[in-house]
Amino acid sequence: MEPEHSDVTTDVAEHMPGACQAVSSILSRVGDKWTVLVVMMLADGPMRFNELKRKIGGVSQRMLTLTLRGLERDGFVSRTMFPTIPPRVDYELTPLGQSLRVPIGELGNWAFEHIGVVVEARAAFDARGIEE
Amino acid sequence: MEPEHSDVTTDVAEHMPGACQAVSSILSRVGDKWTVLVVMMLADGPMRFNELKRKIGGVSQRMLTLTLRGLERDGFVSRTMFPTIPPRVDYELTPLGQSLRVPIGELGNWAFEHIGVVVEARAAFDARGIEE
DNA sequence: CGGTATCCAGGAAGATACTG
DNA sequence: CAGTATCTTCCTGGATACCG
Repeated sequence: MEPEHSDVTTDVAEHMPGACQAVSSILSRVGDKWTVLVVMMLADGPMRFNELKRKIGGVSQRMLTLTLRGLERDGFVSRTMFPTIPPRVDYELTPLGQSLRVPIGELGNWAFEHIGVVVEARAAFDARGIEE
Repeated sequence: MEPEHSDVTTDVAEHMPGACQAVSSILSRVGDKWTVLVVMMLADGPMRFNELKRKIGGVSQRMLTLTLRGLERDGFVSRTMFPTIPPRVDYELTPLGQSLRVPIGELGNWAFEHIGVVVEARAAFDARGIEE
């Protein structure tokens, strides 16, 4: 921990005009339904489309395509086509995608560690709502 | 790489049956449009509804209410009513909310540091799409 | 196999108006 | 001031069917 970036707090809270939107656009990509799952799946190496689809489970072809396109557009994932028959397409994390794994991994771990408390809080909140 | 994976990677990637959904629900809360902004705003201490609304800017009354309700439900934010006239309501981060600031701060910083590369990647991707 | 195209349902989100 | 209620629009995401 360098004293370089003082605290987590203020670095982002500062209202830079345009940057805020860009940061927000990255955040909402992470928050979407399948992105994190896909990134985690690709952590161990390249994977083919249907392989990815099977491993994730519950994702539609359309959504997986859209998710991968989004990740590719942002430079997190690279797409390699092999013009064989049948065709084969590999998806792989770029170095940028790899580096993204760190913060979302931390967030994932935080979520995992605090699920219990959150679920309890939700139940308590909902219970309060009923008897009023 | 130890065989003992203390690494960020696999901890979450493991498919625990129910936990995955709960983690995902937390992730999508973080990814929504206003949550992170609100949490960052409340970092420095309690704030009133309209104060929050002004500082954020561009958020509708309705969306701010919904966001705060969501955060309150999950136990990230506490809501304190003062039955004065005019009424006054303070929102404040709970200890749980405070602890959430760490991982989302890291994610925010990551995003902030990599905006440039991502924006470039998007432009390159979009440019590729035009001339084909 | 690895997509794209199309259609449709449901939720997210903004604008506006009203209330304690 | 701090909301709720309502209406409308937009976007997300699933199902299905078809193409190279």
